[in-house]
Amino acid sequence: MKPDLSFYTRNDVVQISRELLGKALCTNIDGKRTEAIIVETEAYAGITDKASHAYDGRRTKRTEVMFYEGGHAYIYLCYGMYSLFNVVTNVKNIPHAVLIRGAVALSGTETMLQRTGRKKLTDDLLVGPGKLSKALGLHFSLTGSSLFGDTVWIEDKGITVSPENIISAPRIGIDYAEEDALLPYRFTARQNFNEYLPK
DNA sequence: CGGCCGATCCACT
DNA sequence: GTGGATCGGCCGA
Repeated sequence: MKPDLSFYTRNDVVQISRELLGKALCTNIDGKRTEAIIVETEAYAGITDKASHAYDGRRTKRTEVMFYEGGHAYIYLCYGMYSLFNVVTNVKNIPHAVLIRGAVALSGTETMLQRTGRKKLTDDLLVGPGKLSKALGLHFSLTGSSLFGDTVWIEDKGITVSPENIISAPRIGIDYAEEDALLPYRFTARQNFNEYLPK
């Protein structure tokens, strides 16, 4: 089942980042259904976070989506070729977001392989935000989509990741963020999810 | 306008 | 470990 709106509108983006581990990111794009279990996330804590696109209240056509109410998709183009997918959190006008950095394939594996041009499923197929979006069909033109629609959404499959199985570390690729580059806002689930995966 | 650069990835050394 | 690909968005003039 999908988490309800109150899951996304909470004030604690770090806590939401941790709770997204083990949840399923699902898409229905170009007539293809895919599902993946989220295993790595990063929190971006709004206007006081130097690593965030919304730092210091920067509000542009691109970042406007971050100011939407929690429960929307913020997807932007990075390095001219990669779409990076984020879950918008907090209430309207508080631009918090969680970058989804890694997942493992749960269903629609053939579609993911086709989209990425790979021949065989490997553990790293969905590890890395650019690869993940490509495999799931998440193009940046889908930015602003509601996670309560039928294109992209989060599902709780009853998979739990306990706190002792969550590793926290500094975020990746944000050296420009000065002191905020050191914040431990990256979360990785270290358990394996084989028992939930198709055989 | 023009120039710079990025919440990345992969091939190559 | 390193550098090139590739282009929309952002900022300064």
